[in-house]
Amino acid sequence: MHQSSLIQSLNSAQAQAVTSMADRLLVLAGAGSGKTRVLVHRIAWLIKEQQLSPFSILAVTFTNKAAAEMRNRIETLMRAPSGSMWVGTFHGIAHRLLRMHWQEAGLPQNFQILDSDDQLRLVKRIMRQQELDESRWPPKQAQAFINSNKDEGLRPDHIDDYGDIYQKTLIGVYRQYQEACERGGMLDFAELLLRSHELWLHQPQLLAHYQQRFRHILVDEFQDTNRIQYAWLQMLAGKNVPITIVGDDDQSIYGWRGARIENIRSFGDDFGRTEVVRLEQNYRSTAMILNAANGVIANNRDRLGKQLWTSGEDGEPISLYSAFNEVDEARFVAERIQQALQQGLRRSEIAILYRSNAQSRVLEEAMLRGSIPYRIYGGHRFFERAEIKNALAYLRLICHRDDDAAFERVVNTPSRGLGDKSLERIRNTARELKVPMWQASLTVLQHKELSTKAGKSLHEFLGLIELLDQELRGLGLSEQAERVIEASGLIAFHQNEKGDRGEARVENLKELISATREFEANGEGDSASLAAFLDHAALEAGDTQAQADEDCVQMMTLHSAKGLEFPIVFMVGVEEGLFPSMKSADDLDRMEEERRLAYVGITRAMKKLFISHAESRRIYGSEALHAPSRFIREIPHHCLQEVRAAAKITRPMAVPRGRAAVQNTDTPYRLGRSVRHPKFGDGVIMGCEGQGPNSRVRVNFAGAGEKWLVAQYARLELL
DNA sequence: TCAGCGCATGTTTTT
DNA sequence: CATGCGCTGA
Repeated sequence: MHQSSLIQSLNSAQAQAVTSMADRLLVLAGAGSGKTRVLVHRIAWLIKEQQLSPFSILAVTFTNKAAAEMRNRIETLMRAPSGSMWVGTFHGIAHRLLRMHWQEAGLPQNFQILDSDDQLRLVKRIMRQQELDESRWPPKQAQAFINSNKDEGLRPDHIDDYGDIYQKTLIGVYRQYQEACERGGMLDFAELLLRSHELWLHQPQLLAHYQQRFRHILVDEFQDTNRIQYAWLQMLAGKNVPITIVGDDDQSIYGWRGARIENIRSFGDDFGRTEVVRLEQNYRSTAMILNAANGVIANNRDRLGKQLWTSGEDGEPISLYSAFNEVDEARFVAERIQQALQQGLRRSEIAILYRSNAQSRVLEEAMLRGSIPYRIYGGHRFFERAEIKNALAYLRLICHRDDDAAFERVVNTPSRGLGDKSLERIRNTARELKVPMWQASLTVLQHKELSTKAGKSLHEFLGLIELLDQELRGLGLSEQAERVIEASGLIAFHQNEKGDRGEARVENLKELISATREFEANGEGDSASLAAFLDHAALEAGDTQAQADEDCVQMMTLHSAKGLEFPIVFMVGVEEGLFPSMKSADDLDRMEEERRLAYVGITRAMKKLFISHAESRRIYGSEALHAPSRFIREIPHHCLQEVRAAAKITRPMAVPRGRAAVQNTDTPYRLGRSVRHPKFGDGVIMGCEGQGPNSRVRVNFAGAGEKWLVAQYARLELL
């Protein structure tokens, strides 16, 4: 492939970025400007034109999905496998380094990764040990304290307590937690980064080795880096390793979890003289949508500055719908989706974006009513589900007896009569002897410290694990998983759970076996081992839904929409207090992050964007009135077109007297009539709005109080 | 040990 | 409103 053919398909800014000779290159890539394309082409260019070996290239992303996509596209472009290239997430790469250099990093060879769920459990245990009052010291907060300090690169000794008892206590928890992790050979996510940073810090010869090896570093979504990731990159890049960073300060929406938008601004100061290339030509959206996005984001300060443009068509104006309440809003969305589907769009080409997950419910109901298949993103991912974690904990314990987190999780799951008292005894022994709980259990059994019943159960449990360990030797991964799930009694345990929850859980356990099979098929030799699978499960929590995608309308938060695009987008709940969130109201930095979120949302739309807000919305059980979001006002006026309700809505403030003819004659719902609703029970019609199928009735229910219902969907029965 | 009750709680999410 | 958690009683 010649250089010309490589850059042929690129615009001039893209080509400039791809072929830059600068050692420090910052590519400011606006939404939809071909960011990944540039990254991938630059890698190809480095290999083909600069004769770099794939082996000497490091490409870092934030999510596994992005890493996988990058690898795929490199292989497609270069028509060659990319196996020798290091492409991965920060955490994935840090993990890889630590596995390779566990000795230098002072880790046990079989160290385990602690996910946030396990981490919280451990923090709770430690706080209980210290007899901290959970209402005064919420474990979640302590966990956040630990993680945010680690993200900042801080160990307990580095943190100033300001003489503050609150701070002192949290530092103490951090310290104890860290000791517990060390004892059990466990690393949490932040620790992976911190450790690998310290590894290089303390082992200069290792750092030098990697600085020699990597001839180019590329980083995606740089605006999302936190302090430790920044320091890690700075250390690896040193003075001489060329580095390309790609990012968009306008799309920085993760400040609340440690991402520092400043990093992209200070890059030039810290890494050295930097060439900046702006990608502003957008290939995704209509001019109308881009103008709206530009108009909104222009209200932020301190931007590096970009103006998206397109050579494509103007497109339709953005439709703005002022809904009466959240139910009406959902009804509007469903109705417009139906229209779009009738025009031949596929469901998966349509997305509904909202600020918070709680908003999905009403929308979901509207989709159900309209029989529109949908998929909600969010919630627990596959490897995070309780039943999956239970099964994995058995596997973890089998390959690593010291894993206290796993031990705690399954010692009484399914319940085998080991209560808190017995466990407390084991924990105490473990603490006194400074040994893992497994060993403590043996001691406790030896000393016959438990009741006969509990002692017998514990003995059986230990025996089961030992037995499985024997049995699993020589078996393949999926056979191991199958055997453990069967022998553990987890299937029966979850089957007995009430509701249809249990059924789904059993399904998931079966799915886990398929996942191990797939893992076996993809990896080869040692990489398909149980230990490797456990790492995989911890580092890559999997998808939200196990089964593959039907053609569905996509529903998700604005945050999870980042990086995606859809021909039609609905942004709902665009109201003051909701979006921007009330919690960001008094802080300008956070308000600007909300605005960036609006920018992200708008730029997801390719052809058509709908924005809606509700005048009244039920939040936490009570009705709240919200003004339209400031972000709506910030959209240039000519980009917006107000939608009036399909059936003209009039607000009958009073019932007209004397002229019965004014009242809708085509609706059976007359004032004062008694009706019955399948859910709300009996009630009386108090008001009526509009005509035809979209008319709304106000019903005062005896049991449920006053409700507004859309006649078409209300399923009201006249009494 | 487990079900049932009362109470607090309630952005955004990846690894 | 709805969920999830901890605590209580059987």
